[in-house]
Amino acid sequence: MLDQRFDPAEAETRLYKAWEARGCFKPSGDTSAQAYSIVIPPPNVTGVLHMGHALNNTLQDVLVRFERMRGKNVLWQAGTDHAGIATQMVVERQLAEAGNESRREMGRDAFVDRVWAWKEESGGAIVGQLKRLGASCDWSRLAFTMGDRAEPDNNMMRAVTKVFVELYKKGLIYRDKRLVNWDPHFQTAISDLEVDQREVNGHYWHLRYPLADGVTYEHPVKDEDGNVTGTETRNYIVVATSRPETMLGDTGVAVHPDDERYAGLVGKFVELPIVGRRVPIIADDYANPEKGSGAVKITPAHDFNDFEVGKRAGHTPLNILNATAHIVDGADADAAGIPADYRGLDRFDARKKVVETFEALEMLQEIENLKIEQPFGDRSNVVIEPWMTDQWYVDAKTMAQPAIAAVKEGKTRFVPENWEKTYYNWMDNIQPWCVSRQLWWGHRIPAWFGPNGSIFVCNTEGDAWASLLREEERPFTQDPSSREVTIPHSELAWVLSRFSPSARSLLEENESDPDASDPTDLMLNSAILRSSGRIEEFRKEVLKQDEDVLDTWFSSALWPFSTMGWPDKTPELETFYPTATLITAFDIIFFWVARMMMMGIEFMGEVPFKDVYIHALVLDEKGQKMSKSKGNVMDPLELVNEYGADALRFTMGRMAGQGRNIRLSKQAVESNRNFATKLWNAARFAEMNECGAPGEIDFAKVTSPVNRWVLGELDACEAEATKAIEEYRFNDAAGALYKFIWNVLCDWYLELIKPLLMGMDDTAKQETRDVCGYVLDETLKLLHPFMPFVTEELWERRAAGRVDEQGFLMLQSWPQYDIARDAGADDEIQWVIDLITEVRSLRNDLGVPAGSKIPLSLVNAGPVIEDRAYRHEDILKRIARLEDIVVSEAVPDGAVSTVVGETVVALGIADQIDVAEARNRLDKEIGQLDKDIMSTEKKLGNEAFVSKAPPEIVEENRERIVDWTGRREKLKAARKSLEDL
RNA sequence: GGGCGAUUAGCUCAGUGGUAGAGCACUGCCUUCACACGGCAGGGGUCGCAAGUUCGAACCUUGCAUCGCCCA
Repeated sequence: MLDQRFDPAEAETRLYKAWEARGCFKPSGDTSAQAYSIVIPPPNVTGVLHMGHALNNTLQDVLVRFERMRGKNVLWQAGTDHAGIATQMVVERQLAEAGNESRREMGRDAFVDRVWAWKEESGGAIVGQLKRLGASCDWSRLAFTMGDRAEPDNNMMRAVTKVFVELYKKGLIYRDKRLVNWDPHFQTAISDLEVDQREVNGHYWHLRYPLADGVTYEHPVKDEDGNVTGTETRNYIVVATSRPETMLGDTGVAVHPDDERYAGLVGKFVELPIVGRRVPIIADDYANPEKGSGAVKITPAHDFNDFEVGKRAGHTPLNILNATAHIVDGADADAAGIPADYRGLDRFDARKKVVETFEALEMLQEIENLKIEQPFGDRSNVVIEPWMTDQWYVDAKTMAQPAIAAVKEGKTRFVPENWEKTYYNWMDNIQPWCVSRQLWWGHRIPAWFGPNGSIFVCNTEGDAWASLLREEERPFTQDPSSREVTIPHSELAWVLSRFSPSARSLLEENESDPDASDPTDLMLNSAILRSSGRIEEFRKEVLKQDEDVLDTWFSSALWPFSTMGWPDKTPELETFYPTATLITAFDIIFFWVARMMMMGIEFMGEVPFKDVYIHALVLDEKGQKMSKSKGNVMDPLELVNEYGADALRFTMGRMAGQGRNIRLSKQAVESNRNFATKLWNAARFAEMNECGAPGEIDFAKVTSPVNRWVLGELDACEAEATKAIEEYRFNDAAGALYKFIWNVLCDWYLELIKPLLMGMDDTAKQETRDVCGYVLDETLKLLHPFMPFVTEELWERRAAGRVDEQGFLMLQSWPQYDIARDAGADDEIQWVIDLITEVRSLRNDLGVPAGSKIPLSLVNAGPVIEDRAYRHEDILKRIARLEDIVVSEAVPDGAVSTVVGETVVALGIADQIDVAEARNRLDKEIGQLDKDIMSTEKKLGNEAFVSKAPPEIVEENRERIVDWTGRREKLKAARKSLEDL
């Protein structure tokens, strides 16, 4: 006997383990079946499951379970990404909390060891959380963007290196010195996408820059209304800035070429306070006459716009900040003329000091308070500085072209379609992608810096050495598989003595000639160098690998093929690339979707996925983004614990309408938990009534109308759910299932069959038990993708031992029926439902006591209706609480009548009710019919409508009038019979 | 400033040209032999505003208003 309720806490873990143990999540391997694959958007290895993940993975799991049941060979590729900054941050914080030595104190190798150790131990907790949700990923193929440390030659590592090297060879990756978004906290460059532009309360400081050489000009003076009333003589020019400290690096002041106020000043100079630098006033369109004073200071080394202006004016940028956003010291400071008391100051202290100095000089004209857009690091939350550095860039503009074309040509389709626009918009305006990061946790950039500024971008260090030696025309041998290079001792001495300063000075100390080339001398040099035991150190001076690592998204961009074994030619790649669908949120279109498109097309020659389904964001119930600072974060695992994974999943599914955000509330989850209970109790009812698991049903042999009807309804539900899932209308699929299970199966079918199950007709009873059991089992299949746990549990519990014989529900075939709906049965059951509903409504409205049984007469109903009434007498009496059902020629005395279909139905309740209320009720309905009939008649009286509207619509309206008029007449008669009471 | 989207019942949302819908909440009745995490019945909307197209507009067009998101 089933308990009264499903216990998710007990069942979910048990069922999940059983599925996993039996390998249910792996591809079937059936090569004759259609392949279907999805790659998981890899969560951060540091991540914890949030609502976005819960939605994202629920939808993927629905698709994957659905397609698996449809017999496809399904791979849901699992994995996590290494999340460079985030992970490094986590481990650094741990070190600090434990009072251990810092990352820099412990050194790179030790730190990276530490991160790996952390990853092995506690990284990827999110995998366990995804399992709680029921995600049926193939965990045996769990991938990681950094590969497997125990296997240094793993394909994930090789893939990244190969892509970098090949793009470099094609000129699609290059090194460049330009302004980057610099994160002073992590001391790394970050990409545009990792910068959050936030509106904050800020200031514009209006600074007066003294004009050099005694120059003055007439500046217009305005009154309160903005009218120019005269001019004043100024020996300064005013510039407004939100970052006063950058004035230390100014190289000029720009005004608009058409700005008459300053026309005479172009070509003159200002003398910068503090640094005492003389910089020119230039004309440039960038200056906006409407904004501030119309004159703008130019700091090319610390502002993206100023950089361009400076370039046009031929200014050399002056760097005034170091990597930690302190004012520079040393040579840079000398070049910029920075006074000693500014050197080494934090940028915000420097700002304060600059402002104070201007104030003291009486050169601070005004402080304006206003909202300004300020860039913040999305991980560090510190203000980002534009900073000039050498970085590696991907030529995204070139790579974007085929990626744009692929969508235009329909090779990849966005669902909903309008996300295409976002994609195009981004792709059309794409900027060079800065892929290097000054971090330690990540894929080391496969580039080696050699002598005289040479750079070798190679798959291995051996290849880099080979390239160098080849360039220098020195002999060597290289192992074809390991790529390791063997260099003769004398040749190594030749190279080291020329390119390693340390080797050179060692030789000089030993009074040997570093520039020797005679074989005997080289042997001697070699002996000296080797005996020092510092060969490795010397070699590293000659060829030094780039210290930097790649942006995490660089490796994520390869995800759809790297996870399948690329660059090796694997069966998985052959079978499962390109993937069917990518499911993700819109905020990742730029970061990830676009980049996968580029890389997939470049290296696989084919788009990585056919469909991209963009789902909603999950917001709180007020429509606010969930965030820790707002304190409105809902934890999916808490909801799973409280209501079960099925409830959360079904809530997500029901709310996942295309193009809509999801406002999640606890209440919604609760109501879907109740839905699971409802289903559970339907099964409990079946169990009590010995409705077993017949397996198959021959529709043609089913005789009872109610059974024929419910099979037709099941068929319709299946058709709708199937189509909806195929079209990514998850909410429609879930809605159809909800409606069928609750409003058809439970509300009506199970009620209607009670008399049959308790009756004496054994044939009908057996048929009903079979159909009921069958429909329930089929329902479990249909609901399984959304609610895997409760359905799987019922599958087993409804027929003991079934799993051993037939396997898990999750591996059953998706239903597809071939049932011709029986219109006669449908009409009949609909009539029963209508009659019951009408009687209930009347009883309620007129206040007939719930318990009292009343007589019902069918007035002049005709043989068909009488027949129906007879057939369903038991159920009618039971649900409508009728004493008996009789056929009569007229409305009996003391009866209140109404109309069901075309039949007048009379209830013998006049003695129990308020007759006035009964009249009132009828008047109300007759009044409504009057109104409806009149407006429809008016419509039909309209010449234009009749001639122009489609004939079937006109006909529909005519039929409506006939129906309504007939009904109205009968209601009027009923009303009349109440007159006499 | 550019782009995208939203505006329908108290709340959350379906509904893309032909009689305005669901869930939740609310009201009343019911501890009826699957389920009170339940059953039955009911109240509640001039579909943001205005103009236009059309025989007919929640739906198409234009404008406006308000809100949200993305990008600069």
